[in-house]
Amino acid sequence: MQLSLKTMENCDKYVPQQIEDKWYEYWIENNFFHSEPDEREPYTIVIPPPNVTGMLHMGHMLNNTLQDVLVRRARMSGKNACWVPGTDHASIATEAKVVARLKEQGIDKSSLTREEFLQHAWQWKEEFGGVILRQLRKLGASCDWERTCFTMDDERSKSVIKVFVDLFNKGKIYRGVRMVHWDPAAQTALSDEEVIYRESQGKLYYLRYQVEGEEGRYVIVATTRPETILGDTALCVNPNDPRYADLEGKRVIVPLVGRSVPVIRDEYVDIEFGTGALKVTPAHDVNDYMLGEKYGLESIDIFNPDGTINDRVGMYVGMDRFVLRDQIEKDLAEAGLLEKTEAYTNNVGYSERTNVPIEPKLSMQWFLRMEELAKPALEVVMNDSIKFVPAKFKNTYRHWMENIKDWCISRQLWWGHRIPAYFLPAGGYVVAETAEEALELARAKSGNNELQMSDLRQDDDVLDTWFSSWLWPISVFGGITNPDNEEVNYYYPTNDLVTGPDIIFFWVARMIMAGEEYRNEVPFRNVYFTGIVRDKIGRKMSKQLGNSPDPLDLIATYGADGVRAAMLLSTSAGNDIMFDEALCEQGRNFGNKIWNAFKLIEGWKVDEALAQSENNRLSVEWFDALLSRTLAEIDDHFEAYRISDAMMTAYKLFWDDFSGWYLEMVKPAYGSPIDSATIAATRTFFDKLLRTLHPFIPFVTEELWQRVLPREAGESITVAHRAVAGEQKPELLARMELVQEAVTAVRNVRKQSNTPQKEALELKVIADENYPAELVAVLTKMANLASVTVVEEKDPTAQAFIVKTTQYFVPMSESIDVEAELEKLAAEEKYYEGFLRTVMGKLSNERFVQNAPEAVVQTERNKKRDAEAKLEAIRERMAALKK
RNA sequence: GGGAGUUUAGCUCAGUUGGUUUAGAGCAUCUGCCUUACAAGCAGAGGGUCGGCGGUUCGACUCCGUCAACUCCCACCA
Repeated sequence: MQLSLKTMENCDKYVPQQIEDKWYEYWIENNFFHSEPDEREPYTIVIPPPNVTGMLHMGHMLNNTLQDVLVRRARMSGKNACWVPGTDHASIATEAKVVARLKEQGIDKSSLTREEFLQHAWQWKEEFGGVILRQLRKLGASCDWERTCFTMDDERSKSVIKVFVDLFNKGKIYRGVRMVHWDPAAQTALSDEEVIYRESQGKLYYLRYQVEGEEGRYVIVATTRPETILGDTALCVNPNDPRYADLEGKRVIVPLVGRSVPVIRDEYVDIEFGTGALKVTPAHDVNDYMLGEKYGLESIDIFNPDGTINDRVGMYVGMDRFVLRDQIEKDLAEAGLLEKTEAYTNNVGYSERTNVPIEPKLSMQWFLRMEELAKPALEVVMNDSIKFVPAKFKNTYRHWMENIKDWCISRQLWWGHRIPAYFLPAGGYVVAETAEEALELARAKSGNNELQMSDLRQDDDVLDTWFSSWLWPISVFGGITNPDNEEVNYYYPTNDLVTGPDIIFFWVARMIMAGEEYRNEVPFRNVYFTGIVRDKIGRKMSKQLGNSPDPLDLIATYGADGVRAAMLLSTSAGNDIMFDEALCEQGRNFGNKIWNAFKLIEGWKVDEALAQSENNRLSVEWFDALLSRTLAEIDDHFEAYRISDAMMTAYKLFWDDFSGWYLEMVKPAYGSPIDSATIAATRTFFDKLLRTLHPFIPFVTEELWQRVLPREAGESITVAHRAVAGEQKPELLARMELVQEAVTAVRNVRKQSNTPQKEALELKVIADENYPAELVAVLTKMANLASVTVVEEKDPTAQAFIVKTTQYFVPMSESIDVEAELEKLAAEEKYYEGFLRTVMGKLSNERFVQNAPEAVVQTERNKKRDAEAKLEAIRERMAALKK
């Protein structure tokens, strides 16, 4: 077969991989995603910065697809759209990775100086940092890459330090010894939010504490952590517990350790639990710490930072805490000091980052006072100055904000923003943005002008990663270091934030606090919470389970458009999404559908001299109205952040209404040309549809948009204006629905009678007000009819159907199956009888007619009228058949 | 232990202040089609006592109560 070049081009298949990279490059070359302040209304999103060393996973895909949809739509709405990308230094996670890599190379972190370690870390960052941002380009993310930020770059670091100093000077930051969550793997303190509690199987150990001076008398104590007896400094019972009433003022001997400790009495102890006696280890349990404070008990810290035993007690030195637990069990048993053990399930806190059990530990840390910061931040969410989508997260937010605790902001790590506190040789410290300023302050404070820089020692700790993230919406525009600059004044507050509910406290709440504190203004107007991406049987996607597909593989297989469509089709705000690879296939198929529809109209020959047929004129008028109505629906969906619904509405508009109906309506017979008015209208529709779909599936829409109408060089759908709704013509739309029903009914007749699609049929109709006579040209074409005849009499020998109240007849050469037909009609009759009964039930109820709004009553009357007419038609038909 | 949420077709979900909903969509299923845009498709069809029970109402998928199952968040009694 000979194919012209043109035809070959048109016959090509939809291969997303062949077009996607090309257009992304085009967009970048033309700088379409770059934004500068101008007179247009700004639309701003800051990306939730992914970990700098992270790899793209399905959660990112969902999150960033949503952001891209919002940004692209805003851009096409004529706004100055700015999506700021960037990465987070993720101090614990990154440091852990660097330590692990060094270990592989045989280097121990402790053998390095801080500077040497940081060199390795930065090298790692240069090597792997930004991989994730490159991956985002594959997805089609329309970020303003020129604005890429890093939470530890110069500007962001300055912002963090400035804010720390400022809060310190305002008295909101303090330093103190507190019980904190200690991560023995990362060897750092954690904030409350970084601890995840999980049920775990353990044992309850019953230990025997001998009462001092009373040979043979023991108090039994139940504990889950027998190894902490090394740090026991008291035994506590409830003063109302008669069993231990005589222990007042006595002392007991800690088993194995042999230490004599006092018996104290406090109502904190639950009489019901265990034996009603509690061992008190102030250094290693939050509640024991409280008791220790209250009764002035000694606090014996028995652990090294890595969770091994130190030499404080002189026993089991260097042994790991879990190894020790087993060892102690054995030793206790041998010494006859273990009464019994029983299986016990309790909640153990794990480090979010390193996944090891955390250790409560007493240590010196920096804290930020939260109460004052929380007040305005709570207010703006409760009064909807910031809208949460879905709103149910307002509850969660309020609960946390009303019970907020001070934020432990120091971390015993090297990778991060080093706390700008400088210790003086003679004790005390100063806080300043630079070492020079610190020296000045130190001289003033100490009254010693001879003090040198080398005399000062900067705090070794760095700040919690979130202490930089909370400034993100401000700091990316330089709004901390230079609060009155043009950029921040223009872009801030940002519009939408898209993030997961898991970081509502870590990040969202704190950004709101920072916004109020440093801009006196919310950081964003709307927060769209995504769900967790799960696999199709509901398991959370994770590396360990291996149930998480590699997003880049998916993109390679289905195209970015296909994967984006899959994410969008399955998501509603706040709900977890059940991801099934089949959805990518559906997304890819959609691209294919659009591609082929384009191929169809490209193949049409145009005859300029041909007048527009009545059928085509009506079809164009109808689709124009339908497009308007659907665009309005899509607008509503976006308004309410129902992105998935917006996508599905556009999907059906293209697939069903445009391809299934409109194109079939105007499609010329094989070999025949189309008139110029209709092809022009069709191309215009296509253009509008592409613009509507572009935010969801940017690549294929750009490819075809460039081809559907003549374009100038440098034009792009990314910066085209989106299609807006025009006149809707509800009357016309309703009438066409009658045609569509009739067409479907004729097709059904064909199917049941095995009549080939090609064979034109005759149609008779008893015309009433529900017969769309003015659209008969469309009906004729779509149902492939030879003729449509208006008749007065029923045709009992024909296949018949009823649309609303209009009776249609299709005379068939073969006789119809009367029995089957009657059965079908009887079923229909039954349905409408039931329907009518409920309607009549309402209408014959006086209280309904009196109380219900007039419009509702009228609706019921209409339903009654239509149902009666329908029933009459059905019964007439049945009677005719029975003759 | 406290709080929030979910429960509608085989699956994933809509259903907006109770009234054109004896309930809709997509996917899946079944049947018939390789009809020259698309089999990554076309045409048609089937499928739900809206978790159970009770109540309010002229009227309940929608409001209230209760029970059940599941999910999440917070607290962290050794």
